[in-house]
This record gives sequence, C-alpha cells and structure tokens, in this order.
Amino acid sequence: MKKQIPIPSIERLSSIYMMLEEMEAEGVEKVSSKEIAARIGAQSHNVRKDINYFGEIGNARAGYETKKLKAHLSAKLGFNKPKKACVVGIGRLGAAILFYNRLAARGFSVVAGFDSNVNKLETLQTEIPLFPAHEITEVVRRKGIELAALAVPAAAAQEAVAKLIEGGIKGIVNFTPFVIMPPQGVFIRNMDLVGEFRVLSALSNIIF
Amino acid sequence: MKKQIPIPSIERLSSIYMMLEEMEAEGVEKVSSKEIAARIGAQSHNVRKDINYFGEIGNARAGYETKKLKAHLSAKLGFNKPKKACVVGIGRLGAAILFYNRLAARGFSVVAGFDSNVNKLETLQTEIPLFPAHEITEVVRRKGIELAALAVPAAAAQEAVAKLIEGGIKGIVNFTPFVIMPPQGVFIRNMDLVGEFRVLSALSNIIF
DNA sequence: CGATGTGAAAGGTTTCACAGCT
DNA sequence: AGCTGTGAAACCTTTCACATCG
Repeated sequence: MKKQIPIPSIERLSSIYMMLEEMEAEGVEKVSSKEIAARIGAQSHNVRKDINYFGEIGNARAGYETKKLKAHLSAKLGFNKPKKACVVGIGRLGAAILFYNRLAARGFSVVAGFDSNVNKLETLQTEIPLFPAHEITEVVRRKGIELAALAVPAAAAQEAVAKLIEGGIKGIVNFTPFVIMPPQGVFIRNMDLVGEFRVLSALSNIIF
Repeated sequence: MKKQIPIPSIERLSSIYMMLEEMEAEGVEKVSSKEIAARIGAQSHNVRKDINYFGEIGNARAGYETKKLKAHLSAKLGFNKPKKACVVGIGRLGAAILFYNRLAARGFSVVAGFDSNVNKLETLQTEIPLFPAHEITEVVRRKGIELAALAVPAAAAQEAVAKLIEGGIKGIVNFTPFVIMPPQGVFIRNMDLVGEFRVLSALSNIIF
C-alpha cells in the first residue's frame, strides 16, 4: 500500500489526539481547529487538513465534538486497542522506560524487558518479566509484541535489532546512535540524545 | 537572520558528522558521498548538497578527506567548542541523562542538575552539582548553560521552561509531552516516548 | 573514468482563499 | 457570522542530470 497521509500529518495527528485527551479530561465538549492549532503549535488550515484525511467529522457551525473526534481519530490511528511493547537493554535509561507508567496509561503495555547481563535480570525488582537477550526473537514472537524501545550500548544495537525484526516487531524507538535500516513494514523513530543536542547546537550556531 | 539551510539538512549533517567520527576512529582516510549516504541511510545527491551548503571541500577525483571534512563541519556546525548543558528533573530518566557519559565524550558537559524535591538532591551521589528548581534561572545565567534536557512531570514543565528561557537557554530537549512555544532564538527538540510509540502505531496501522 | 558540485525538474507539504453549511 | 472542507498556489526539499575537474 502506498503512502497517502504525509508523515508530518501523522505526527500532528498524534499531538492532536493527545490534546483531545487533555481536553476531555478538562470537560471541554466542543473544540475548533483554531483552538487545537494554538495548543499544538500549528496552523488551523493544517489541523483541518490533517483531520480530513480520515473523512468529514466536524460541524461547519460548531467545530468538532471533543469526544466524537477523539473516538474517530483513535479508530483511524489504531489507538483503540492496547499494544504490547518491550524494552531492550535495562541500563539506567532502559529501567526508566520500564517503569515509566505513562506508557501503560496510554495504551502501551510493557510486557517484557531484555538484557544480556543475566545477573542484572535477577537483581531487578519488577512485575514485568525479564529475559536474557538471546531470547528476544522467541519472546517477541510468542507474546505478539509490536513495539520496542532500544536502549542498549551502540555496539549491541545491530544484533538486538536483527533479533527484534526476526521476531516480527513492527516499530522501534531507537535511543542508540546506531543507524537502523529497517525492512518494509518495520518503522523506526530515532531518539538519540547526543544527536538532538547537536542539532540544537547547530541550529543556534547557524540561524543566529 | 533568515533560514538558509533546511532543517532536514542540519539533521543529516549531524548524522554525517557522527559517521565521520566513527570513520576517523576506524582509520578511514578518504570517503565518498556514496559511502556516507549508505551509512546514514540517505541518497548521495543529498549528502553532497548538504555538505555544499558550507562551500566546496571535496576533491572531484577522490571524494572527501575524512579528517578535513570533519574539521570543516565541526567549525561550521559549532561542534568545536564544548557546550554546557543541564538536566531539569532528576527522576529515573533525568538521572539516566545526568550519568550518560557519551554526552561529555561528545562535547556536552553537564554542569548542573535541578529538581524541586530538595531531599532527592541531598541523597544523590554525583560529582555534578545539583540545585533546587527555583534556582534554575540564576544558575543557567551564571554558568552560561546553553542546553537543557527537560525531564520533569508534565505539570511542572511550563514553569521550568519559563525559568530556563529567562536564564537565557538556547535549546531544550523536551522529554515531556508538554508543547513548548519557544521565543525567537530558542530551539526545541521533542522526545516524548508516548508520542513516538503512537506515531509508530499509527504508521503500521495506516501504511499497512 | 569516477568523483564532486550544481542548475533544473519533480515531488511533497504547507499556506491561501473561498465555497458551503448551520 | 463563524466554522469546516478543499482545490489551487506557494513554498520547500529531494531527486535528477550533467558539466567539470583531477
């Protein structure tokens, strides 16, 4: 299937969805494209176009109904059913992710952690089952895990990625600086802190 | 000053720079745009154009000299002088960043940590000086801190950002889901894990 | 020849402008 | 009047094609 919705739109739609969660919690019943745009830092045209990729849903007079729009996006974006996730590499960062409870609250249940250091697995106190790294493929496949946070040292990244992909992972958030070349159907989001710091440095160096 | 170099180019240039560090460590002396492109997952045209935003530097016959190109980019991107950074919010994630030694190895010295919980500051064992959150503005200004990693709970984000900006911060890596609207001259990079998981979910839901 | 550097074409995204609805 | 939905224009980025250089 070919790409129809631009990736920037998908990113904005995720933000919009988050906004709607907040607004629902605040008890807001109606919302306009302008209000959404102001909250997520975009243009109202943009918001309307993004929402419209999934068909008409708003009311010309009154904007969007918070609840209805949220349910609509949830269905279209696939946020309605909880997804299983795992953490690979239980160092400081990996542990922080493992215990990050906003994930579960937002529909991502972390059902496994992996580390190559077996001692570490034994000493950690957690409800989440932990496994040695060589079991990645098998566990991911057996549990039907779709998403992974990769927080291993750079040197271990390549092998871990190969195992995740072999197990049928669908998406990886990559905290390492290692560049992943995913096969068709596997998506990557890079979150390398040094890289981000460098982009910020370069921006303030070049633009000012 | 107006934008001349596209942001995607700046992002790629950061990757290229990282590649060059690796290659220099491996002892590679010459490199072509094709080789760089293959490593960072881009097109060779793209790499050449990116590099050329900073003027001619390659040899038509032999490609680029690793060392020379690296020094060139380093100067243009502002990676040659170390920059000071701080971490705001010393929870699990904040602590992981505080102790992440690849930062220092890449020219970012973390010179301060902040948290609103004063007890926490006292119990943490670290060489890096820690301060209560209400001192953010003063410390950032006094030490000349340019970059911040924001790892506070969402509810505390707004106030922390205001203090950082008042202190003269130039860039923020935002780990919270809070949307930051920066003033002119302050740059933001968002790294919200839930947001990234959602984008991945949406991608595999929509594209397949 | 095999590589860079670069104007021109293609492709994709954002912005604009306004028709249409309530 | 105020808002959505949407074709068209403007803008930006990537890709192409090739002149040029050692």
